[in-house]
Order: sequence, then structure tokens, then C-alpha cells
Amino acid sequence: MEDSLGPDSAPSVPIDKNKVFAIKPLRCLVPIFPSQGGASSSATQQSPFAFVAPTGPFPPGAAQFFPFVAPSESHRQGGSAPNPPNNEKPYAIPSPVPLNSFRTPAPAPAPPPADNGAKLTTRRSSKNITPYDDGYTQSDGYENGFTIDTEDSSDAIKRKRKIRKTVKGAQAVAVSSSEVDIDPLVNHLLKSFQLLDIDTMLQADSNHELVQRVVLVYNLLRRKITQLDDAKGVIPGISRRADLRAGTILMNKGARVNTKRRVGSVPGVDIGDVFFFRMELCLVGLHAPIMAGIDYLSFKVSGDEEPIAVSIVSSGGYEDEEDDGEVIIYSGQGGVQRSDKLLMDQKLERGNLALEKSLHRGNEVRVVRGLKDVASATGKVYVYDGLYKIHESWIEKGKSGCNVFKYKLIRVSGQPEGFLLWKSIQQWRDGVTTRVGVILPDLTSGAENLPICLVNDVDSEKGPAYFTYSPSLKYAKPYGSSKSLSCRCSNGCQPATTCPCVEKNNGYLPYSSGGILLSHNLIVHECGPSCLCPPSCRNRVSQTGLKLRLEVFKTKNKGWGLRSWDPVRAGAFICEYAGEVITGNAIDSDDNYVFDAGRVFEPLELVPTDEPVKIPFPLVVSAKNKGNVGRFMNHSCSPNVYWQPIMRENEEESYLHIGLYAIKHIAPLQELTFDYGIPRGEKKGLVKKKCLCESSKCRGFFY
DNA sequence: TAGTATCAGAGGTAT
DNA sequence: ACCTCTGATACTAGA
Repeated sequence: MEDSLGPDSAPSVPIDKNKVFAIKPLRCLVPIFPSQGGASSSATQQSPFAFVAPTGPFPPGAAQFFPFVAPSESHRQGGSAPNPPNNEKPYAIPSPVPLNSFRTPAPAPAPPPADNGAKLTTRRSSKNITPYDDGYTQSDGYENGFTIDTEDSSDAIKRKRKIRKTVKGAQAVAVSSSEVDIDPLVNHLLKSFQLLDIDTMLQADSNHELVQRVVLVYNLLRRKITQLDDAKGVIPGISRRADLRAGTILMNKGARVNTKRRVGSVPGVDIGDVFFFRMELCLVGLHAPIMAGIDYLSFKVSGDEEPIAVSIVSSGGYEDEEDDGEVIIYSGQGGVQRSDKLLMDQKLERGNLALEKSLHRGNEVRVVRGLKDVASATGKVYVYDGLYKIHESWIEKGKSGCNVFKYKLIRVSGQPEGFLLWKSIQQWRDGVTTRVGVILPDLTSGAENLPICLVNDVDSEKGPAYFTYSPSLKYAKPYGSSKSLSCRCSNGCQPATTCPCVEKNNGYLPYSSGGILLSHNLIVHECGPSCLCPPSCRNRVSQTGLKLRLEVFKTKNKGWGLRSWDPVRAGAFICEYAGEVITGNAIDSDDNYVFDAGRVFEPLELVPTDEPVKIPFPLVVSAKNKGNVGRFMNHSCSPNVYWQPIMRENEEESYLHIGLYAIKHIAPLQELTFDYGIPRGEKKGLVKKKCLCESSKCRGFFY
């Protein structure tokens, strides 16, 4: 067809202005001017930098939350007088069901029915187990009385011990800060996201939202710890594993879900969900061991302890053979794995034994696929691929001549597409298959460093209305004057230095070494044109082009939209909102592609307002005639993307840009959306659009 | 730049 | 105490 999707292939498909694209995306951003003329100039009063809480349970405007700046004082009101917290509870959780309460023993529901003579019991140690679990009704209950007793005490001890351990560790390490300093921040996070007393707040069903929230909070915390660590510089002997520390903190605080092992799917975790850290799998109850690939539980069958496998992570660490997407040949564990060589025979114990038993028992095993994250140098992605069954097992001689257990798993049919989708995407990427509905392999005609596919597989529309593709924001004149210093970091700006660019960001670099935004900021100060650092500087994330393979696609009922082939990490830069900066009152009233930073945005969970908003706003951008992919991003009341102002300046001039970043992890091909905000004051001539975001928090309209 | 070696880790199980 | 399909970093090989 249209030959390959390579970056260079695009120009072969020139855009014909006259014939293409009669239809406008539904995306409608209509400009609005502050009514009394006051609002625009008084941006300092009502923060324009408030964003919607992605999954936040609080109602609009109710809970302002700014933990990342001066956590100790973060309870002070923000700029705009937050409502009393208990005003209203539009998202009140019905009938609290204790999922995993250690403190409040409740009458025990009958244990799950045993299947063919197998009698469920707890293991001697302590755990409640629910091998054949169909949800909370059984799993969240308790075992019989005597079990509860032992469980209560042993778990309490466990917890205590854990806490003691943490404290001791912190002292030993002599980083007085770490856990201690971070504690208020953590508490604030948990409070804002209603994860403080998760045991009693759990909903009985549909807790996908809750699972998302846990992962979201984990990542906010992890990124913040990373940033704090960065600022301290490298201290030999001190762990840099922010992923583990953030996880430990949440574990100890009980901010986790589905703590009980179970066979089968995990409530709130959907096939295709993506994770980026093993700790996340643990926190949501998908796979408990933090390193091991096989998770299992034991119960008694006619007197004998018998383990069965409940989940595996297939990461290619052993000599697994790859498959067609529905079959996995999985290697057992053990044998002392040393850089792809086995030093001794594997034994039929632990996970291996569990897999063997599961083969005979025929129970379903959850499969998590660990893959390389294309957008990250060293990172991995974990995709939940649904349930599999073990069909065969055998022993093989590995490369080094040692015995390896092998298990053949086949995916249970009738489940939604999981990993298979990833394979398809890979094939599109490689140009192996021709994809249905591709209109243009690259609608940017090579203007971006990555092609952006235009695709319609729902109807016959041939594309959006014509516009000129422009990857960056066009200023007629500089946004403002500046006396800002430029840096001289020839190797790129580094944290824990006195580089002026670090200073501008309050002593922190806003991005991780992997280009992930580490915290929410009033404004991100990136390096400017006269900084001496190279383009690869990690403080130039928004200036170095697209990192994700995006595509513009026809949605079912919202016109054209934007999505990514690659999985997106929380905090990842997606794209700029490019276009032409509009000054004065020059906004065309039927311009549906206006981004107006002066609108009111629902508060995002993490916006520091301790420091007064000083940025001379508003910034208004029109992408009607000129723009980039950002113009295709639709509105949602439960968005997965938010925007951040980015300042780039040199000695004389400053330029403000709008960066779009992922709020949470986003699986491939999920639509990217952000909150368009609500115009201030009178909505002169503005047409209220019906919102089709289908979120439970949908306002019903947008502008 | 990509591979590899290194190593401290964490929760969990087993003893 | 022991186990482990982590993950960040420092290092090496290579083109």
C-alpha cells in the first residue's frame, strides 16, 4: 500500500488542500475572555494552574492539594479558599466492605466450596486464602474463628516488625530525611486520594478506579522521591531505588488493594492494563513477589499441603521461547540464574512445584508479560495479559547443561485482546502488515521526528479539515522580557548542582534522567536558546521532539482523536500544544482549536500554590490554521493527560509553551484526553458542547 | 550506543 | 534465613 511507515516515506503522500478533509474534529476549544476584564490580569488570585484530579474522588473545587511544596504547611489553604472537606460527598462510597481488615474481625462468611474433596484451609503460617474466588464476597471475608485469632496477632506483629525495620533502616542510613521527611507528604497524598483507611473504604465492586488510584499515588510518590534523591546528589552506599522505597511506604501504610492471594482475575485490574514496576503489580494484588516470577499459594488437600500457581511474570529473563501471543513456554525458577546461565539443576519445589500442581489441577493462572519499554533506555513494561492454563510440563537441558523445568501455558479463550494487540502494533511499526484504515502514514509530512499515522477504521471519512502542520508554538514576538541566566552545562544540566536552570526550578530538575516529569510544577523552567547545554540535556524534554509514536484516529463518536502506539508512563511528555499565539482580542469566534490557559481548571491533585502565581497569563494559542498533534486531543472530564506551562528563556526574551504530560500510565491505543477547562466569566457566544467522555464524573458538557 | 556486570533490595515463604 | 524473570548505575565492547 502506502509503502512503509518510515519517517521518510511521508512526503510521498502530499496533502491536497482542495480535496482532502471536509470534517472538523469535534474537539472544540472556544476562546473566552474574562468578563470583567479583571480575571485575565489578575491571574495571581485564581490560579490558572489548577487541573482536574485524574481519578481524584473529590468534587470540583473541593479539595485543593499541594503536597509537593512545603508538605508541612500544605494544609494551609491554597489560593482559592477550598471548601470544607466534608461539605458534600458526591463520590461517597456505598456500604463499606472490609477487604482486608486486620483490626476488625467480622463474622466469617462460609469458606469457598471445596472442589472435589479438596479442603481449603489456611496455611499454618497465617494467610487467609481463597483459591476459588469470585470476588469480594468470599475473598474479603474471614476464615473461621480460630484462624482469625492467629492471623490477627501474627499480622499485627508482622506489621510492627516491618515498621520498626523501616525506622531502623532510616536511622542506620543516616539520611534523616528519607522516610521521615517524606511522611507528611505521604499522608497528604493518601488523604487526598482517600487511601488512608483503605480497609474500610473499599467498594464492593468496580474498583478499577481504586486500583488506578493506588498506582497513581505510587507513581507520584516514587517520582517525588526520585527528585528528592536527585537533589541530594549521589551518596555512595545509599539506595537509589525509589521504586522500592515508595512501595515500602505504601505497603506499610496499607495503601494497597487485593492483598489476598486469589486464583483468577483480580478485581479492578483489566486485561491490557500496563505497569512499569514490579512493585506496582504487588500493590494492586496482581503478583505479590517483588522479584520472583511465580506467585503461588498453598492449601491442604486431604492432609497434604499443596501449592498452586496463581500468576507468573514472563520477562524473558530465562530461556523462554517466544510465542504467537497466546502460548507461553515458561521456564521454572531456581538453579541459580547467573547472567543467562544456569549453574545447577532446577528442583521441583516452590514455584515449580506450584506450576506442576496447577497443571494437574487445571486452575487458571494470571500472566503478566514483561517487555522492553521502547520509550525508555533501561525500563520495562508489564502488561496484564489475562488468564492462562498450563497444558504441559517437561524437563529440558538448558544451555549450560542443567535441568530446567518448562511449562506450556495457553491463553484461556474468550478474553479481551491483550498482548496480541502489542504484537499487531509491532507489526505496524515494522511495516510487516498493512493496516486497515490507514489514510496517511505520516500526516506531518516529516515535520516531526516520528511519523504520525492518520487512520480511520470506523467510517469513510478521509481526514480532518486542512491545516498546516507546525511542530512548535509560533510567537509573533517574545512572550516577555527576561533577565534570566543561561546555563553552561556542556554535558547537560545535572541535579544537585548550582546550574541556573536548576535554581530556576527551586533547586530541582523537573525531569528524571528518563525524561519523566518528576513533580507537578507551577511552571517548568526548561533550558533556553542561549543555554550552552546540548539538545540532549534532560532539561529540554519538550524541545527535542516526540518520544512516543502517536496516531490521529477517528473515534466512534467524538470526531478525530489522539492516541499512542507506545505505552505511556505517568509523567511522560506527550507533546506540546503548538499553534499560533494569539494576542489581544484577535480570537476568531468559530475557532475550535483554541487553547486558553486562562480558563478555570479543576484542581489536580498536586499543584503547589505556596508560591504565588506570578506568571503573566493568559496565554492563548490557536491551532486552527497551524498546529501539531496536540490539536487533536479531545476533552474528557476524567482525563489521562494534563498540561503544564513551560518557560524557555534567555538573557533577553522568554517564551512560554504548553506541555502535555501523562497523568497516569496509559496503555497503547487508549485515547489521550485532557480537560479543556471552563471559561471564566461570561461565555459570550460560546457554544456549550455535549461531553461524550463517558466518565462517571462527567460534567455533561464542555467548551 | 548497546550489552553486561554489579549489587542492594523488598516481600514473601520456609525453617 | 533464604529466595528471586529488579532496576539503576558503572563499566566495557564495539561500529
